[in-house]
Amino acid sequence: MNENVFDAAAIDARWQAHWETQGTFRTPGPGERGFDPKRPKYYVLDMFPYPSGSGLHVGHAVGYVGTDVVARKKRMEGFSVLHPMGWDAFGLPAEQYAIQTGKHPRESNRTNTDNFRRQLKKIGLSYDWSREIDTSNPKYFHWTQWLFKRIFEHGLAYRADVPVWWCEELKTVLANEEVINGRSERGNYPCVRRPLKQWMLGITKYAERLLDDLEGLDWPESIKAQQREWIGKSEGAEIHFPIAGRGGERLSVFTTRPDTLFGATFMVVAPEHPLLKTLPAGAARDAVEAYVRAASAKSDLERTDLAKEKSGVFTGLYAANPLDPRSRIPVWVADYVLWGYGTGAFMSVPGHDVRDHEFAQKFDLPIVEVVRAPEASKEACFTGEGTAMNSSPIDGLFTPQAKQKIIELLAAKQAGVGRTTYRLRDWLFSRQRYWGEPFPLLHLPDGTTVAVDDGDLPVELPELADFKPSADGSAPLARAKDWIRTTHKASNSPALRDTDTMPGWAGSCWYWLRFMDPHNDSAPYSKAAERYWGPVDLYVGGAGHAVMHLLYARFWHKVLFDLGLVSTNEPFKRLFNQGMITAFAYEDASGRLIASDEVETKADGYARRGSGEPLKQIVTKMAKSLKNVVNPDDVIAEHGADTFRLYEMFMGPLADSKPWNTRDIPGCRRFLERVWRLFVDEKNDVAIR
RNA sequence: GCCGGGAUGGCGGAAUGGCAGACGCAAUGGAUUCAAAAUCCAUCGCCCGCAAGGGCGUCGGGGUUCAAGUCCCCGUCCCGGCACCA
Repeated sequence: MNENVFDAAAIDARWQAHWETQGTFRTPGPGERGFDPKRPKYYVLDMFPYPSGSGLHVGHAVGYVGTDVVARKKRMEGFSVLHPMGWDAFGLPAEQYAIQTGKHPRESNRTNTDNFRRQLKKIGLSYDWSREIDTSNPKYFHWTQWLFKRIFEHGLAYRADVPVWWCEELKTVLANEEVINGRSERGNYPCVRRPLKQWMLGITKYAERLLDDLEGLDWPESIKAQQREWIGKSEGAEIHFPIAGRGGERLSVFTTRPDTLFGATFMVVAPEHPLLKTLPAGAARDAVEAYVRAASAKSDLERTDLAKEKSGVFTGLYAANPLDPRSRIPVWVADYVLWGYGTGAFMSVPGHDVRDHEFAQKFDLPIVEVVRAPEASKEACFTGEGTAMNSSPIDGLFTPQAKQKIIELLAAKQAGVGRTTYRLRDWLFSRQRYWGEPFPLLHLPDGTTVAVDDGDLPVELPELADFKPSADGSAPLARAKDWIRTTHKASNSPALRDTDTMPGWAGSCWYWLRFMDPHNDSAPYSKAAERYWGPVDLYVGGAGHAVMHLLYARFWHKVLFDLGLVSTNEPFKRLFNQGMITAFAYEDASGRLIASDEVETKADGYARRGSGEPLKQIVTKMAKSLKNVVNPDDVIAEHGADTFRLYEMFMGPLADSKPWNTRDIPGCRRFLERVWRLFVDEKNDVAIR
């Protein structure tokens, strides 16, 4: 037995034990022994994981290894490096897993976090484990509730009876961001709109700042673009059209092109528009009612199918251009108008809007040209900027000036005003589920709602025999009768606790702050720690969080900034998205996917084991069903942590998606062995040359 | 349709405007071995050539520059996001 050979397992064991006993990666912060305020700081953070039951896979690890390389380099350069890890343990994924396994979420969470921690330590990542946090631990959510209280007291949390997304399968309401094409982001279950009284957070008040402050961030352009898109700012005007024969009643629309007012040859309202409930009896009303019924039966997906032919019916009503009172503009209803954006109604300008043009052609409505294109344009419908025409008060003006002038003319007649709209909606913040932070709120007999005293935080979850969601959609916490009934000390009044819980996102809205001072019992974190460590210098995670987590986190951070609780107005200076680790998969001639254990490699390609049927190699997400999921434990057991880490970094640019190729790993191992032999003579018993 | 990002050997990929193809995989030749595996060494963009050497090469077409994979313009294709948002 030659002791000088490269023995990965021995190297891992020796160094990992050394780091543990020496506390090598412990990083003192302000107020702690060994803290040196003169050293520059560097905060490098991973998006902390949901500790799922299936454990850590190589795709998590690629980002963690990347940040670890940066953390180690910065330490060597003399920085005081904050590099922590923890668990985003509340929320639907953790709860769904607990339900599947029949275990209490707290238990399965403990099992899962133990497993994740063990796996991360095996990789030899240089985290300061003394800072580990768990969002489902009362010591942590104490401060999530405390921060929510500040937001509540600041007037940004309110309860409203609004149409919200309800997911029958998950038995809870979901935020707009969590519903994609009418299906839940988690689990892909169908969702329906339902009016329900829910807690909302006033994120729309921050829309402008969330948009503007993207400018100064060192973030991938694609993420900034997605946030801009989601906020969806459009500038234009709200215009009020008097409705013929209705006294002073007016139909309000939003438009980004007030300059095309004189080209509006018809108006369209959404099927949900209240105007439709006031139609006089007659053929038009019958037709409208039939149309509205048909529209409400359609799913959101059917309604927004772009390829679909436009449909609509005339309401029998006429409106007038407020700047041309003699005009008669027919009002239609059509399901291409979205209720919930702008005013749910708009003026149609078929000369300069392709959708309106299509509608006008189908229903033979007049098309008037009111913008002259700067150059001869062959387009049937010119949508760009040009010179106003056929619009007497603004003829000859170029689009921006024409918009300005129209808004002035409308304002003078109190018939319109410049307005900015956003697609961003307020954030639906309550869930009818068990595994989340209870709201620290009390409902008093007089109908008011007050916050639990700071001294009574945290409000812990009641122990329930059955934590599963209720079949009728009521919150599981409503079943904890003893827990609900309590007393509001300040008013010495009986009170009922709120029975909703916060969404899974709540814990991740401030966790980077808790890492700065994770054991503080008197505050979420000390001001000194926040001033020294903030903001996060480098934040690394998947692009899947482009909108939700990153938008919510920025929102909370800005609120905390306004409340004087943080010293920076953005939490993450630099953001980096690691690419997805994919895997090879195999498909037969019919395109059917074949699990990798049924595939054998031939000289000229791949074939199905047994039948010899030729197969094509393709790249897919790792999937249990395809048997191509790679567990870091296996790679480390065979080659050691260094080979594993080297391969993760070696596969290609961290930002790219790339397939895991087990065949390439020995190459990294050999490379390390060659490096080893530069210093260690394996043949002779000489340790260092 | 709009927005964002790409395209370099057989493959994954490397290259502050300064020797294109680092490093790894695969392949080929050799060493070692009774033999094989493993390991080690060498070769490895394409074309002509026994060789020395020469020519051509970073999606296609133009341009800037002493010098372009890299910068600018036009185009093709691929990936990601959004999408009837008035």
